[in-house]
Formats: sequence, structure tokens, C-alpha cells
Amino acid sequence: MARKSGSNGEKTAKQLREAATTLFAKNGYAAVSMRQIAREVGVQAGALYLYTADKQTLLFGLLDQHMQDLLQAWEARATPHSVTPIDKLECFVRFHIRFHLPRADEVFISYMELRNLTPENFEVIQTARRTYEAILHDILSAGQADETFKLVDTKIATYAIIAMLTGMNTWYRDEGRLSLEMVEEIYLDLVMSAAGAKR
Amino acid sequence: MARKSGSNGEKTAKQLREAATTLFAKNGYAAVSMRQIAREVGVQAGALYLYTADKQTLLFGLLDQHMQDLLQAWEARATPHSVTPIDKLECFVRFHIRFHLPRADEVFISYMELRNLTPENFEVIQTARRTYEAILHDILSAGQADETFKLVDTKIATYAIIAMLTGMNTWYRDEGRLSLEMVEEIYLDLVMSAAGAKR
DNA sequence: GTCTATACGTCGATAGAC
DNA sequence: GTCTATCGACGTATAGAC
Repeated sequence: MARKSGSNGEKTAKQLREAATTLFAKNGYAAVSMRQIAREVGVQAGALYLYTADKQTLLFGLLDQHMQDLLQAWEARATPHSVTPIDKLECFVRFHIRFHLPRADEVFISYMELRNLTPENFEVIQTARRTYEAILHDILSAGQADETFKLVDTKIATYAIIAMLTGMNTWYRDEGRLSLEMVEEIYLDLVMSAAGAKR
Repeated sequence: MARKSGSNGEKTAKQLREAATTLFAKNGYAAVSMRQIAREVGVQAGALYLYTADKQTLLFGLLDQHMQDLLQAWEARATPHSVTPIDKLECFVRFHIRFHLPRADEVFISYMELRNLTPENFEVIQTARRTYEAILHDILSAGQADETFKLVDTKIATYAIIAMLTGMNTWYRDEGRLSLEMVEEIYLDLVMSAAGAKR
């Protein structure tokens, strides 16, 4: 119920998000026109405005959804508080890779199109990003406190590890030399070593 | 000689490159118009075409210059072949940070605007980038061979280390908590640990 | 819900005066 | 070397028919 007879609005809305994600990732927000998106969806340009107030809102919706998905996915799989910092760090690394690797387009635009957000929208995304960074920073701080990690600066280590992990999306290809599982082990080793963790 | 009387073309050419770099970094290639750039330079839009064939050539020129500067700067300070892998890695890390940190805008557009290059221009930049990556990869491979480093995969370690180092540009501010020298030491420690180097 | 038609602005690039 | 003027195309977004 509550569905209008003969309409397929939900399907169109989904197609719109998918087409926008793909096109923004490939060509950039500013370089993609509403006409292009409409062509991909299979409707006329004017029809898109039934699903988004404007182009900016469309972009923000994609980024906001991505960040919410990320934080909710973490909450849904967060390890109990009883585990050691090393276990927590391993959990975080594996989570980060498994979440980000299959979402290349979303991750890409979430980093590349930040500057195309209005200041208000930018702040919302930045807040979510800081929340995510704080997860890793808390783990590193705890490990630093009980001397399982040896870090000069936990704040910079947080940035460095996230940059290292996310950089994976720039080179990883499904058909490539390495499977997802192998990539996970390799990065896990790099992160543990960088943190100075004894394993 | 060879300078036309009364002209200030060289100064304008330089201003054009600087304005384009700043604006592309801040707003993105696709979002910046030739009229905006002209306004920044202090000339009319038409006058820009005395200095660049078109907008694409302008972008490519900036990226190509940046990559050439990078590779030439490395050659100019390359350590003699006699040093150990650890010394070489330290040299590379310090070089990378000192080169990239003061060039935030150039580095930013060199990563963000790759997709706005024509395929031919993209290939030129990619080749230069692979040349730079090979420098680090050679160092890691040598250290792996003589067992000063302990890496699961030198190719991925290369990507990971460069991503980690370059990520610094997203958070570093001159007025921030840490000086360039301190950042250098912190990242050096992270890289050495990640490589499994005994120091 | 989707269409056509269109308002209205800006774009990259060029022509020709000075 | 720089200007003004302009071309033709394309941009976002809206109005109103169906």
C-alpha cells in the first residue's frame, strides 16, 4: 500500500543513486550533467527533480548515506570490549578492508567530491568522518597506554593507517594478482608492524 | 633579447599557472572556468589563449611539470649506491615529505584531476608516477633481498607507504601542532616499523 | 510519474580592433 | 599582448500537458 498505481518511483530512485554514483566516480561531480544522469537512468532530465531537490542534494545524499552505512556497519560488528588492543586493531583493519574494497565508487566520491559540498553539507560529512577516525584512534590510544603498541604520535598514526588502507582502492582490481583475503593479510601485517605491535 | 618591447608575457604566463593551480585545487578542474582564471590573472578570458592552446593543455602542463619536478628533484639528491637499504629508505621518506608538504595544491590536483586528462595525457602522467613508485619499490626489494626488511609483499608495501606519506597533505597545516621536522620523524618511524626494519 | 518545451545563464573558444 | 564582442553549445532548473 501507499504505492501509487502504475508508478515505478522506487525503482527509478534507486537507479538514480546508482547512476549518479557511477558517473560521479568516473567523471567527477562538476563534469557530470543532470542530462547525462537522466540518460543513464532512462528518463528525461526534468523527471530527476521528482527524486532530488537539486544536484547538490543528490551528491550530499550519496556521501551521507555512505558514511552512515560505514558507521552502522561498524556498530553491527564491533568486538566486545573485553578484547585486547591487538585484537581490536586486527578487527578494525579487516573491517575497513572488507567494507571499503567492494565499494570503490562510493569511497572514491566520498574523498574526491568533498570540496563540491556546500559548507553546511561538508560539516555533516566531516563529523561522520571524525567519528570513524575516533574509532581507530581510541584503539591506538588504548594499546599505547598498556604498551602493546609503540607509537610516537597516535593522532598521526590514525591518519597514516587510514590513508594507507584506503589507498588500496586505487590499485586493487578483482581480476588482479591478489585475492581479497591475501590483501587483508598483507595490510594487517603492515599495520601491526607500523603500530609496533608484538604478535 | 627575444623579448618583445613593452610586453609582460612571461609574468602573465607565470600568473596563469599559479592561478590555475590554486583554483583547480580549490574548486576542481571541471568547476573552474577560463573566465575565473582570467579574472584572477587580471586579463580577459581571450588573452589566456596566447599562453595555452586550450583548458586541457593547461591542466596537463601543470601535472606534467609537477611530475618532472619531482623526478628531477630526486635525481638531484639521490643517495650514492653504496648506502644500505635502511639509509636509502630514510632518504626517500625525508625527500618525499620535504618535496610534497610545501606543494599542497600541486599534489592535490595531481591526484584529483587525473580523470580529467585525455587518455593520451593520462598515460604520460601515469608513466612518470610509475617511475617514482619504482624508486621506492627498488629500495624495498633490495632491503628484502638482504633481509634488512621483512615484508610480505613489496609491491603492496610500495603503494601503502606512498599512500601513507601522501595522505599527510590532507591534514597538515603550517600553523598546526607539529613542525615539518617533527612530522618527518613521526612518519619515518611509521615507515621503518611497517617495513620491519631494525634500527 | 514522466514527458516536452523553455527560461536564462554560462561555458570554451575565436575574430578582429587597437 | 590585450581588449571587446560574439558564436554555438550546453548547463540547471521549472512549467504545464498528459
